[in-house]
Amino acid sequence: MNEVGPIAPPSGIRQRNELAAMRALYRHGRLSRAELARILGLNRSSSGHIVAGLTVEGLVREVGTAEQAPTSHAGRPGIMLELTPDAAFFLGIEIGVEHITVVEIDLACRIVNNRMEPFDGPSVDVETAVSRAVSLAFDTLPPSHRGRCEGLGVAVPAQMDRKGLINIAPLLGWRNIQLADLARAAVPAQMPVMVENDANAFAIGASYGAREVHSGVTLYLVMESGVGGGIVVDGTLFRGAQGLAGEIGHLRVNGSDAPDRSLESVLGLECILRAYRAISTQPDPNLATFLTDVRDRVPGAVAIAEEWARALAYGLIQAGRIIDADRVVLGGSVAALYPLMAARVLHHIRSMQEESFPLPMIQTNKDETVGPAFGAACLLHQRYLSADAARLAEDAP
Amino acid sequence: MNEVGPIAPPSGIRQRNELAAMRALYRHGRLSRAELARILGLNRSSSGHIVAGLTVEGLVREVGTAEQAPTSHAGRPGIMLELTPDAAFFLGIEIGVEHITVVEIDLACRIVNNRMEPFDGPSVDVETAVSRAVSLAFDTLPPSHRGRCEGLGVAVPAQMDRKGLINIAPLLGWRNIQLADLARAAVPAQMPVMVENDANAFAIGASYGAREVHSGVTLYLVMESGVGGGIVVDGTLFRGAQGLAGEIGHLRVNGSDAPDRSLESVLGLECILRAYRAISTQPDPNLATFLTDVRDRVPGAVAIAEEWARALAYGLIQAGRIIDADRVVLGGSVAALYPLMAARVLHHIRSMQEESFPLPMIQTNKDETVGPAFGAACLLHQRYLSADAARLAEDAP
DNA sequence: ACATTATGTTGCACTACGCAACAAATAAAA
DNA sequence: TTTTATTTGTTGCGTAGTGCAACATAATGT
Repeated sequence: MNEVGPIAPPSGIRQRNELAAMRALYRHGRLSRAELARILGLNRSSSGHIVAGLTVEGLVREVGTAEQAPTSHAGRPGIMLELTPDAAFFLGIEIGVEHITVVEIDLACRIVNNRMEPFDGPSVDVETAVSRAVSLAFDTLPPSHRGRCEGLGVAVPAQMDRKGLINIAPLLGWRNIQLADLARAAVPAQMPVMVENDANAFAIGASYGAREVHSGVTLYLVMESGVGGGIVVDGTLFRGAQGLAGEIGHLRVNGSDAPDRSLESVLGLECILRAYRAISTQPDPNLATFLTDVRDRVPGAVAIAEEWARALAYGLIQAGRIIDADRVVLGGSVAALYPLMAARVLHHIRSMQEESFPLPMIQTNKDETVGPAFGAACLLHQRYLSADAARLAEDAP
Repeated sequence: MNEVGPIAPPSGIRQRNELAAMRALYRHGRLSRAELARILGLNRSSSGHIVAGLTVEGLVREVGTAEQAPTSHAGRPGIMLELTPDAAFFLGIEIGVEHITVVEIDLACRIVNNRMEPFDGPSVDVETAVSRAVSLAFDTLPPSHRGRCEGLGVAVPAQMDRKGLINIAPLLGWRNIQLADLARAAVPAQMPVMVENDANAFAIGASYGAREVHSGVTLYLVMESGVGGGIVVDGTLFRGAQGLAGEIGHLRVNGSDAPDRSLESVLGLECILRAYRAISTQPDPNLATFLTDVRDRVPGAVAIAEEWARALAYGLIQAGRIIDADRVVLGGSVAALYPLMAARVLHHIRSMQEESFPLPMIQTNKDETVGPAFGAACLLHQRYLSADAARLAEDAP
């Protein structure tokens, strides 16, 4: 309700405007002071002051005017500005069932380091899992970046509230755990720590990390062995009460055969491969051979894919009725099946829909680097550039 | 993404702080200057200046210090402030299939006038429907309020984008209509006009109008002949791309009998009454007699109610998987059935849920005055007290 | 009656922004 | 080539809003 909130000290105004300037620079990449002023709705002189402040802080730098040719203006060319990439770094961790993944991004939101390590999630208790993950992350962080690490994000397959209290993490066997506090305690330095559901982290990574601010509702699906989902509204993650918003995989589907299965059990990699192994003549049936078989119209594979397309259509329709998304982005390895089956999925959607409900735009995620760990890091990047972070900074002293 | 945005002129700060003060006064009802300062995070002196400004504008007034006894402070008692109720008025219209309803609220968000008129929606074209509705609204508005009417909201059973462009309104037979512009043209004076889906309007009315700012996700259901739904997140309406978010009534349900029916056709008043009339021995079977029959455990009625409870549980589970609500509020006449069937609904939810997903809190809406028309008016009240309105005011001159 | 506590008000300092003017640098026109 | 037009970045000044500290005010508790 208090969307904006009051603005206390004049210095707070400057801080907010500096953050707004940095957000604009993040989104647009490179801007001159004048362009920045226009985007922010400020006077050129104010823009200049703000940039001056950010420059002495080392957060923004001028970039050689060499490459501003495309702007065919008819006046003095502006000095392009950009975020100084190595002014701040953010760590993202994914604690999965089989792996721990670490990603380090810089202020430009580019990946500068990443690492993956096998991990047997269910057999490890929380404390050691967190300490292993955090120490792996800070081992990956180069010593020269230590002092400029401005946040740590942890993505976990769990439901949790906004304060990082995990209610339950079925795949890891965790229950009622204050993961955020646990992680904070394991971190060597003082820095913001956030915890997020892995599917949500993926969603924010695919959205925020790609610098795209689709104003509307986007449903991100991650289809691996399980099926997760996240919702992004106008560039902001919509968590839901327990971080489970968009978890389309747990939708109930009373399909043709057994009643009351979860959608995940039909859409997931496991289900596809099980059915495919039963009918395949390939020596080593796997997802890749399945995809080629579908492409080659091998009847058994096509039938499996058809079932998959029907289930996906069903899930998208149900989700569409409730969150009214105008865009769907498919990720995960199984997403590669979609381009082959797009026509069938759309056909099923149309035949199941009652009336002229608008179809969401359906895309597949191209950038393979995005994942929950990257998204978790993005969450802290976003927070660093948001006014809430400033609020907390005020509370501290 | 640009959640806050830059703050341009110093005078803009004052405006924002004045709005924040008014929001606080709306939420808390009565506050002293010092309390206001604490809530807003401002200095007492600033609070005093802001209040002074609002007082000369007539938006805020001091209320006799008679009634501040409960605050057992040990110092000088504060002078209580409140929004001047008749400083501004807002009109809300619901264009339904059978009625046109008009509600007028004041700055305190209290209903000061309302009116209802029969209407045969499908037989009337849009232009005349809008002009009839708008003139009914401005007839209801007392002449002395004319100059202080600060907004008009229109609730319609339709899907529309954020700018008031209706894609389709099946029940009224409208298609591709710029309803917001149409309404703006019909309004005698210049004022903000908003259009919203009726279920969404109901939801914001039940949430915002009740001054409750449940921080979390609430799903509002309106169960009449049709079933609509709206989602409110942290006190703000979540529309979705086409204003259809929360439209649980259109969920597909392949129930025990016919496959692929919409949930609405099972949960709605029509379905209940049709089934009830077929088995009832009452002379005039209607919803009231049905409810008493259910209370008296008349087997046929209980069976119908049981089916209803199952369908409701199914819908809530499906919706819960996608928006992850922590609260559900049931409205509309059929909601009266819920208290009788609460245990069964919860039972079904538990039996259909796979694991320990947290159950949302389920309530029935008590305040009978809230409805789409009231909610539409609330939408403009909210807008009047929001920073966006100020933005637009800046754009105008 | 006195101390204590909290409120509302006032004068002063600080700071951020807008405005206008100016120098700089480029493109288009003469 | 020179001139004009256009856009950019900078600087000095005025405006305005907030914070701070001090003070008068009005209650409670001893």
